[in-house]
Amino acid sequence: MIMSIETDIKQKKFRSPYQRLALNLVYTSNWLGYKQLEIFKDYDITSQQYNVLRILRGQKSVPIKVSEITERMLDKNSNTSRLVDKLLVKNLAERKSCPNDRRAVDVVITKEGLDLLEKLDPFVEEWENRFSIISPDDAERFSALLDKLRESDNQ
Amino acid sequence: MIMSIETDIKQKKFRSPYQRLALNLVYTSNWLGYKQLEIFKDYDITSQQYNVLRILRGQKSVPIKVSEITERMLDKNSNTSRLVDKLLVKNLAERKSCPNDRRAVDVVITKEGLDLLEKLDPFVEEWENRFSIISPDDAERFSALLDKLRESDNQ
DNA sequence: AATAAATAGATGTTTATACATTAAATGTAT
DNA sequence: ATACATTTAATGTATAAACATCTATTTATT
Repeated sequence: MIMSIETDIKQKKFRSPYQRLALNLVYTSNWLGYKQLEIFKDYDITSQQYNVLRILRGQKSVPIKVSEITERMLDKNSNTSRLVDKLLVKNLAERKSCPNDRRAVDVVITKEGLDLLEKLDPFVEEWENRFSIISPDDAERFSALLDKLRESDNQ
Repeated sequence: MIMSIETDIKQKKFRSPYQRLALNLVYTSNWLGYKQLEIFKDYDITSQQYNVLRILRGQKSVPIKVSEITERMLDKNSNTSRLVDKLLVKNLAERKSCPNDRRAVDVVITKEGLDLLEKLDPFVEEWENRFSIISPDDAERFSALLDKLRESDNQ
């Protein structure tokens, strides 16, 4: 059964291919988000918390400041301070005072954090592999288009 | 200045073009969402409330049930009942009792609701026109890819 | 050095979201 | 017709998001 955005939001006509794409992008992104949530909720974390954990793991135990985490987040408006709080309570991350700048706070992932990510890896990979219905070239092209879309901001 | 997802989330390498695309899609969608929010907050509505209003306008004064609104929403998990509540308080929509099914509630957009949408139209169009940096054909292809992405659910 | 400005992060507060439950009306089965 | 299940919408509740404000520290200015 072929399900297009038309049937999904029960809209027969779109003003232009651009409107169709815009709505499809928002709709699909919401859909992807809920798919991700389904994965995470069994492990009692949110997508945002997961994003922080991934950034921390990428550091390979090199401490990273809260502000730097924010810079790497997919959602730039998220309150990283509170997200780290949540991870702290669950023993998934640790705060360390920053010697050279006492305003800053260094964050590191814990063993438990790494273990959780490892458990989640196969599911997230599966989530990501949805995209492999596209050819690698199309994926690159697609990605470049998204980059271009955001460019309209810095002219 | 060229800004790619790499610089935006300060990640140099991606596991595959698919991971790059997946993160880019989430990131860009968040970004688009905030751009939309900027438009709406001056008029004291949310993106979700706007979505409901658009659906109501599409009905051209033909009443529509709350459950049907939900089916047409871009975010399927939204609590339409509460969204309609908000619109009601602001006099942007009206509730009407449904004669043939007394469980259901019919909703219609008001004059004020239509006026608000008209004021927002140029801004939303501008938001949508970001996508016209792509060719119409690419937009169609892109949209078809998104449809295909969600297909993996119903096999 | 003293004052002002900027930065980092935490916190307060209001609103929205996620998820479950409830209540009423309708549909279905025996 | 009665009992049970389903649908429709509203509500309860805990958590998270959006946005502003505050405090401590560092940097810049005069």
